Amino acid sequence: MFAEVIIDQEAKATDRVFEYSIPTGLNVQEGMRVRLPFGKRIVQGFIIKLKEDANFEKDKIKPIIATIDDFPCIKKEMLELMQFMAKKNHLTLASILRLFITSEMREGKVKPLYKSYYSLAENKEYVLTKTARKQQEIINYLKNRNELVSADELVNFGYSSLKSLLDKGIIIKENIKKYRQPFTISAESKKIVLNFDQKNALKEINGDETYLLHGVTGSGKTEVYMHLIERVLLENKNAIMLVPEISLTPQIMSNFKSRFGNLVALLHSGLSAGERYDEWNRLFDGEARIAIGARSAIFAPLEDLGIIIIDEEHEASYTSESNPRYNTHDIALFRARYNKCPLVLGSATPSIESYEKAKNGEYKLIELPVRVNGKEMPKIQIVDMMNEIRMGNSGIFSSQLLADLTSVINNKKQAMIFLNRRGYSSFMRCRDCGYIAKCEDCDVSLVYHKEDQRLKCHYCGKQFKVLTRCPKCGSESIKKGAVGTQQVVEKLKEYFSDVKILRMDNDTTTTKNSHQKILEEFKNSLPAILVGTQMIAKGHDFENVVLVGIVDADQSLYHSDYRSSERTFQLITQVAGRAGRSEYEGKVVLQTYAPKHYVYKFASNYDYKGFFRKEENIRQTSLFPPFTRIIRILFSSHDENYVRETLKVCYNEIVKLKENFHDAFVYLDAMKSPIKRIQDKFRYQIMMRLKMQYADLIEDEVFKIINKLSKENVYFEINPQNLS
DNA sequence: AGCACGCCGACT
DNA sequence: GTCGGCGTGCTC
Repeated sequence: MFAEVIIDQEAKATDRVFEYSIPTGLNVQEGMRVRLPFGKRIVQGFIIKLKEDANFEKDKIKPIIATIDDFPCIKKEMLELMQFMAKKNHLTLASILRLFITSEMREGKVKPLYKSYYSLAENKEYVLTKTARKQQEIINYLKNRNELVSADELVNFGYSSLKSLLDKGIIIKENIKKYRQPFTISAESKKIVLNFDQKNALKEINGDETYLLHGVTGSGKTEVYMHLIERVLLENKNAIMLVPEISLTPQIMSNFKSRFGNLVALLHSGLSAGERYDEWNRLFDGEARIAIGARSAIFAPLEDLGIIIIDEEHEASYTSESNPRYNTHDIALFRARYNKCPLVLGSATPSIESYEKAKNGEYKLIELPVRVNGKEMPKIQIVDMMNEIRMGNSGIFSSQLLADLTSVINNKKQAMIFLNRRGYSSFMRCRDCGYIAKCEDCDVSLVYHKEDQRLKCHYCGKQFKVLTRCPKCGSESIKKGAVGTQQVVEKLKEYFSDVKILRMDNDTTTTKNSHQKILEEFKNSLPAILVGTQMIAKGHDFENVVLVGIVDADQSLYHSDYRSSERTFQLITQVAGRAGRSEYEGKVVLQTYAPKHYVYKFASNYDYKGFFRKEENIRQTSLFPPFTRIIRILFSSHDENYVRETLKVCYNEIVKLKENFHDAFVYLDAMKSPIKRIQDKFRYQIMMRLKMQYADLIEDEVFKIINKLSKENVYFEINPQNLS
């Protein structure tokens, strides 16, 4: 007997199948972890296949030394999933297998909770030979930085030079552990009687299809999930439920814990390696039967799945943007089909892609059109900021918002001010007529790049001069549109000097505790105003919040992204849900420079279907997904020449492909990435848009082309969420 | 990734 | 000559 083995090591050179013989008497199964002789070393690997005969020269095949566990830690389903992902996502096999197990079970360098840092040894006398130029460079680099420098930053100096310095004791390596706090749960279970629509949803979700559960905010989707899971448990099957990381609030988790007790295993980023390992094991052993967690929980080691639920299915975080890159929906679909169980996608604002599939009959649409408490959604008032300017108010706040804020404060209530600030870049807007600079070819907003004073399109790479005068009305008052949270807080303090004003964004929530602390402080202050970004939009129920102000709604609208309208609609709907969660009637003030934009019209009426029809139409005419498929191939490496060369080789082949299938391509080009360099790695990309009827075919062909290239520096993405 | 091999410049 | 640095190639 022979075994095909994947070495648990992240490197392009070792990412292939190696064959080993199996010593008699050793009990091995597919999916087992094993110890292997590999070159001069002993490494860990995974058996992915057992077979009678080997392809490699028999006298060079070595025997497996031993098994690590006495059971296969990777189950058959996951081995098939590995092949599926390798085929679809251009990933190394080892990197896929690592997704299926916990860090405790891995070997090699990648241990997420530890990071290696280097620094100069103190008072260490040393003499270097003149030839050791690389080593001198490292020392100079460390001297300049005069702090701990991470291993990632030093890799381009070369492994052997680093090692020599370490051996001589001139530099020191430290592993720093990030400690994380597990949260505590308060258990109080209350069982809720379902309304007609909820019962209907339960009845409908009974086959092995994909169901799109479109339920308005507060329609009781979570209760439907709980009932579905209950049913699955009664059938003696298991369940996976995915939630976006930001909505994994203690409230949600304690809800499920108190309902299902120890049958729930929680997998989220806040767990320590040990805790994660424990939860993983409870699932693996069948002690826990419900896996709840963020994106990566889709790999939960459960067999006999009875249901997979993806809550807030439209969330961008379901697409992994760092390696390994994968799309959670694809994987969920694979596992649901494998287990012949339903896949439920839930959202108040489904992604256009998903709703389109529901429309085509690929997904089954189920609706929860009314709120459980029977209350109306808060009124959304659109305020025209162009009008404010005309009336001499060029500040951040409209007179309407200021008046409403004043009344909130006089009544000792609370308000939230929401800033829709995404990403690193901004667009250009005419202050007089509201004109936004757009790409001639792609109909998406151009992004202002400060370093080279250009406007760029993130889809086709076309560049334009920075505007000095508006092409529409001739005005010269052109501004970059971007207001920061800090600025908003300062202004608010001018108006309301004695009111508690808190700020929550990436800058103020560096640690987990600070997050909680700000929310706690806000909760206990009356009156108070909380200013923040997306972070404040999710899952927190503050009963005293009666007003939500959206300061510059347009900021996400004019992002260079075909999904920007969709995202803006989703965001407004979500933020609006923060106002008036209790008995007080809530209100939303939405400030915009484009009050006539269809997104605001539909969002202020909570008209998802109307929005969908309009957006669908636009995507169809401008040839964006779901009516085309975008493929982006990202090349990234420390060596710029190398990146350019690989890109060129790849691009030329795709151009040949385009000659053969001319009708398939809407667009094809190679360019620098919008962010040219990240962590000292140069980034270039090939972008293409394919007509749907050719998409699968061309994708396969493109895949064949890039498969010839190294997997280390090449990243393959389909309909990417973010083009940085 | 990690290890050996072999080339090449610098120095006893 | 010989020693150490550093690029290259291989691991079933």
